[in-house]
Amino acid sequence: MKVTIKDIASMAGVSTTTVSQILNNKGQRFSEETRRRVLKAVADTDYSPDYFAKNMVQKESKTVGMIVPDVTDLFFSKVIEGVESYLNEKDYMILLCNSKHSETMERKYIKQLQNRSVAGIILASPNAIELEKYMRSCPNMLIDRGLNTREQGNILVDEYGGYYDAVQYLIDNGHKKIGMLTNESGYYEMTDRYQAYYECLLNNGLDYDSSFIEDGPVSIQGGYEAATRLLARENLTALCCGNDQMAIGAYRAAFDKGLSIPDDISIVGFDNLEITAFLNPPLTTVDQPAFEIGYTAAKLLFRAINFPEDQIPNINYEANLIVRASTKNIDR
Amino acid sequence: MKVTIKDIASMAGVSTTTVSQILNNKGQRFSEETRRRVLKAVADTDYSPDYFAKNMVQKESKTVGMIVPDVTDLFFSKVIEGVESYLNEKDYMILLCNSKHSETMERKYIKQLQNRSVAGIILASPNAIELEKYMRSCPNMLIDRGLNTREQGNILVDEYGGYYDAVQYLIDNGHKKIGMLTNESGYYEMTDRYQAYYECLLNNGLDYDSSFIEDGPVSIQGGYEAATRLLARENLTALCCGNDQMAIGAYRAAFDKGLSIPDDISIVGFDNLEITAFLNPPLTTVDQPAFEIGYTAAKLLFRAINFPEDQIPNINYEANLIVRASTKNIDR
DNA sequence: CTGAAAGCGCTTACAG
DNA sequence: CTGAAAGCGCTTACAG
Repeated sequence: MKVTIKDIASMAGVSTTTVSQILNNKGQRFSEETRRRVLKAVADTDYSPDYFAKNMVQKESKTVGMIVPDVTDLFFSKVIEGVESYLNEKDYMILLCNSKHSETMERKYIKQLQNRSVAGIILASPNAIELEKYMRSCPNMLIDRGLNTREQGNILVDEYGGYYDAVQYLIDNGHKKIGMLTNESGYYEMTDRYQAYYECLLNNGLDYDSSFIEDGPVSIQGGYEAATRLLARENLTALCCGNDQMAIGAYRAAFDKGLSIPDDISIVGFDNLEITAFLNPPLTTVDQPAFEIGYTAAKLLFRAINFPEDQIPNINYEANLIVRASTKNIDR
Repeated sequence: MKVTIKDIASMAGVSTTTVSQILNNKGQRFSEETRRRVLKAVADTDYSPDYFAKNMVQKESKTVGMIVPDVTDLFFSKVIEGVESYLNEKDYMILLCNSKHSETMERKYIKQLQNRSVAGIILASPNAIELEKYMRSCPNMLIDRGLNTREQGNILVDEYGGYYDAVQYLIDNGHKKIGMLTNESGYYEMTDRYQAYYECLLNNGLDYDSSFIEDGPVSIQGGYEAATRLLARENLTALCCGNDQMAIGAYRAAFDKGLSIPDDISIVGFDNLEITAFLNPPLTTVDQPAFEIGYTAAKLLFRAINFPEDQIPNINYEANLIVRASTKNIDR
């Protein structure tokens, strides 16, 4: 049988009120003697207050929900690590939901999480959800998407700027036939990156050719397939990948076709996953501070929960081009 | 103000008992009319029973805790995906804990999870925790470790067999100077793999040389550093890595040293992460069904929770050698 | 077919 | 310095 506050009270010969007050460091000062007796009973029985009972009266679940499109995505797992890292310190726990990119599942999860009275929700979503409608009054934080920009509490990464720099870098290095791997279903990060690609070409007086674009799922396999199709069709000197995972797939596609990187083709990614520095050749990519993003989202959410009247700041991160060995100057 | 069962009751002009029974499909049959009125009130207010109140009386949290050494580890994130995938169907949610390989944190999490009355715990741990002591009566499942074998409910992967096959494969292909990257702190999976390496060498009449072994953290960076040290010291024809991540680091170490894979050195990993098929060259490794493991752990835990009297079976998975292009025959 | 009442394990005014 | 009692929002015998 689970030990309850009543057991402790009777063991210590006091009322439950006293036990509760002592355990929560509340109320008036108790005699050293009773405090000692209560603490001893607690220690002897390894008692801790029932979570549900406590919450029913206090309504402080110390739990946040986190919804990601894909737990196995290296970018998101890093974000999760950041969130967990901050929240753990605060004795919060996180209820993890894997939406598999599905908006239907996201809605289901949001509802389920709210049912469970989570203190807040962190949502990383590729979809343009009408949050106002689903989140009700639950404090929430949106990660890594400019889709549903709000008054405050936006965490934004300058993906446009970072990706633009990458494309400009290729152009500066003599590339003119530059392809891109992106995602048809409007995977949220891709929009800015695509824009950057498009505008950078135009600003440099290069033609934009839609046949230089290929769509695919945002994954290694997706990148592999998209790149395979694209490389079979076009003769490119450089390929911009929607993210690092797609770039990893593109590496394989290039090798399969007998192309050497960067001698025959330059490749750039986006995210700067740890692994990219170890690839052969190391990948030129754009750094996005995944851990930081998660950590900050958690921090701001915590603030929104505990200081509801506070204004939550907007956070902007830069995305910096990291030049490695997968790109080369072909000007000669 | 949150809407409660009382509100629904008065809106529908019935008692809370009636509302509760109807919502839970319990009790005697109610008149179509009252059922309709109740359901309408529920729909109108978007009411759902308070999670904490409900749990306090029913004690069915529908929540399991999951503790992993590292969320960003590709193997574990795949396991998490499997767990989530099964449990989601059952309307369970998972409280995710990232222990960072620390036993202290694991203990803290186990305690915290139990405080929250989770229905069960799935623990993937590199440490030999005295579970009996910490898990109390909470149903639990241990993942991917033969460390704390119990009467039942063990999920075991034949790592020894799979790794043995890998080493044998190298030997069959003429390799005699075979190194290994492992983990000093006794990372749990490593023990079996190390044993397999050791015994396979001996069984084939090869000398075991402790200077062919190098330790390091089980990560890309760790593999890189360990391999760098090892390759600087020894002249090997093949290198067995504790897992795929270390192998990825070892690739880089080999390239840095100007070695070509597999011409100058053969490399094998363990796990068969999706990415390994895309590496350059594709990695020869041993397949471990990460998603399956998670899915099965969740399934068995669910069973242990809901049918406590059931005997939970032991599950054994094979680990199969996947030969790709990072290894080569040097017999000629 | 439906309701009044007890109880789950806490915390929190309030009183002394 | 300490306790009796109400209340959080449900569910569940029990009674009718």
